[in-house]
Amino acid sequence: MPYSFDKDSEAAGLHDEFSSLSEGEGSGVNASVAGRVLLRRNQGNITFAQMADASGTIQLFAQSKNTPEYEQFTNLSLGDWVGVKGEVIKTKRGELSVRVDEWVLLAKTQKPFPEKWHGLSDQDLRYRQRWLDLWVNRDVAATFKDRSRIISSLRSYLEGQGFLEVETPILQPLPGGADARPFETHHNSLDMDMYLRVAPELYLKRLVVGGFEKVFEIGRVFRNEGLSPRHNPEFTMMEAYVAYADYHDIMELTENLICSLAKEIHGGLRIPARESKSGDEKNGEEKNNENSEQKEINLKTLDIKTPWRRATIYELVLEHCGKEIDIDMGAKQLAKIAKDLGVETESKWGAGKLVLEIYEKTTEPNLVGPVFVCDYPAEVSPLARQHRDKPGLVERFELIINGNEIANAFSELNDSAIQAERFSATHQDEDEIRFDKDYISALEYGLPPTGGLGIGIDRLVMLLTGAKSIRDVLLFPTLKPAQE
RNA sequence: GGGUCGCUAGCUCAUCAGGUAGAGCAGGAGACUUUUAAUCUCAAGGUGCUGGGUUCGAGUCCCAGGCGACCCA
Repeated sequence: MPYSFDKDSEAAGLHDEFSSLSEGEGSGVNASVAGRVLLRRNQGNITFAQMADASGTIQLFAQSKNTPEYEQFTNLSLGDWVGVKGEVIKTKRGELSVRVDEWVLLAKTQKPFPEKWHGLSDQDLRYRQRWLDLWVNRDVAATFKDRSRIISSLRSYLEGQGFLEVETPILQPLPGGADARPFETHHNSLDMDMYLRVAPELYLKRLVVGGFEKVFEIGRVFRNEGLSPRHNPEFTMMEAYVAYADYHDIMELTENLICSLAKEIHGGLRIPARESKSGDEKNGEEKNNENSEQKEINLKTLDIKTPWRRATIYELVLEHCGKEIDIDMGAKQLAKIAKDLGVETESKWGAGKLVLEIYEKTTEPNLVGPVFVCDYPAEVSPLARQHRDKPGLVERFELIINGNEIANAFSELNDSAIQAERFSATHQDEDEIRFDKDYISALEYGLPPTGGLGIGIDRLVMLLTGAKSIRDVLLFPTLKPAQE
C-alpha cells in the first residue's frame, strides 16, 4: 500500500464548488479525494460508495467499464481508507460524486466498523474507542472542532489585549492555588514528593511580581476527586492576571472575552441553553408524555446580552429565600438561619463557611445568569484581597451562566503578612503542605494591585456547545480500564 | 461512598412465566447499469460481563464482584 497520496480536494469544498451542477451533468474538472468508505452500494456494473473525510462526505461513483480493478472496489469494506481521482459529476439522482477513474486502497480496516444506521451508542465503547465514535457520530467530531476554535479564539483574544502566554510548573513541591486534593508523585533522583498542580495561580502571580503585567496560561490541572458529568480528574484551566486591575476590571474583561467567543462560535450572543438541572425534573416528566417535537422546543437558547448583572451573595440570597444574611451576624445567628432554611451545617463552621453554604444550597442552584456573584467571605477565599468597604469579605466573584459556574476571580491578595495568616488559618489539619513560604517570599518583594481570573475551559466549551457532560468535551475522559 | 438502571453475535437490539438464544446491519458467497440505511437469494456467526448459589434444568431467580450511565453525598 502507498506511503502517501496526493489529495487536492475536501468533500465539503466540492459540495460548495459544484452544487450548481444539474442532474447527470459532468463538471469536466478532476479532483482527488481521500478518506474512509462509510457506505457502499453495489449495483452490478455500477457501485456507489459514501466516503467521509475530515470535512464531510462525498459519494464515489464507480463503473465496471472505466474504474480500474472494479472487482476489488466492489469488495471494499466499510471503514477502508481510499484515495480516489476522477471527474466531479452529479448523478441522475442529483448526488454530487467523484467518478472513480483511478483509486488506491490506502489502509484496510481489519475489524468491522460499527453498524451504519444505529452506529455506536454504548457510552462505554464510545469513550474507550473514540476513534470510532468520531467517524460514526459526526456531531462528536464537530464538538471537538468547536473546542479547538474556542481555545484558539480565547488565546488570540488575550494576545490581542496584550497578554503574554506562559507555562508554569505542573510538577510542584506544594499543591497551591485551590482547595482541592492533589495527585501525589515522587521524583526519584531528587528523592522528593511532588504534586501535580491543582491550579497555576501562585506561579502566575509570582510572574506579576516579576514584572509581567498581563499573563495567562492555558493548561491541564489535576484534582484527585470524584468523577461526575461535570468533573474529570484532569481538566483544562485558563488563568489570567492583570497588574493594576481589580475585580471590577476583571468582570469587564470576562464579559468581553466570553461574548467574543460566543460571537465566534454562534455569530451572536444567543447560546444553546440546557434546562437547569434542578426543578425541571418534574416538569420534564410531563413533557415526556408529549411528542418529541415538544422536546425540541425545550432546547431553548439563552441570550447573554450585556451588561451582565452584578450582585452580591447577600442580595441574591435575600431574593431567593427572603432571608437577610450578613457576615457580621456571627456564626450563631447564621447557623440558625441555615437551619430555618433547611441547610445542614457543622458546628465547627465559622460565619464565612455558613454564608457560603447557605448561598450554595439555597440560591446558586436557582441562578441562570449570566450573573457575577460578588463579595465572598474572606474565610473561604484565602487568596483574595479583603473588600475595600466591608470587613470580613473579599473582592471576589464567580460568574454563573446557564446555571453553571464558569469563572472565578478576585482582586488578588498582595499583603504578604495577611497571606501568611490565611495560609496558616486554612488547612490546619493538613500539616504545612499548603503553607507556601516561597510564595510569601515573592509577595514580600511586592505584588502590585492585581486582578486575576480563572475559567474552566471544559465547562466553557460545554456552555458554548450545549454539551450535557464534561465527557462530551473531553476526547479521552478518565475511565477505569476495561475488564480483561 | 449510597441508590437506580444497563451489560446477550463486530454493531444496534429481541428472547413472553426458568426448558441449553433470535433479528437487522456489518463480514462471506451469488444476482442486479443511477443508488441514497439500495434490494433480493444462500451460508456462516454466541464462554449471554465474571464468580458463586437455588434448581432436574439459569441469559432469565438469588448473592458477591467488574465496568458504564444517571441521581444523591
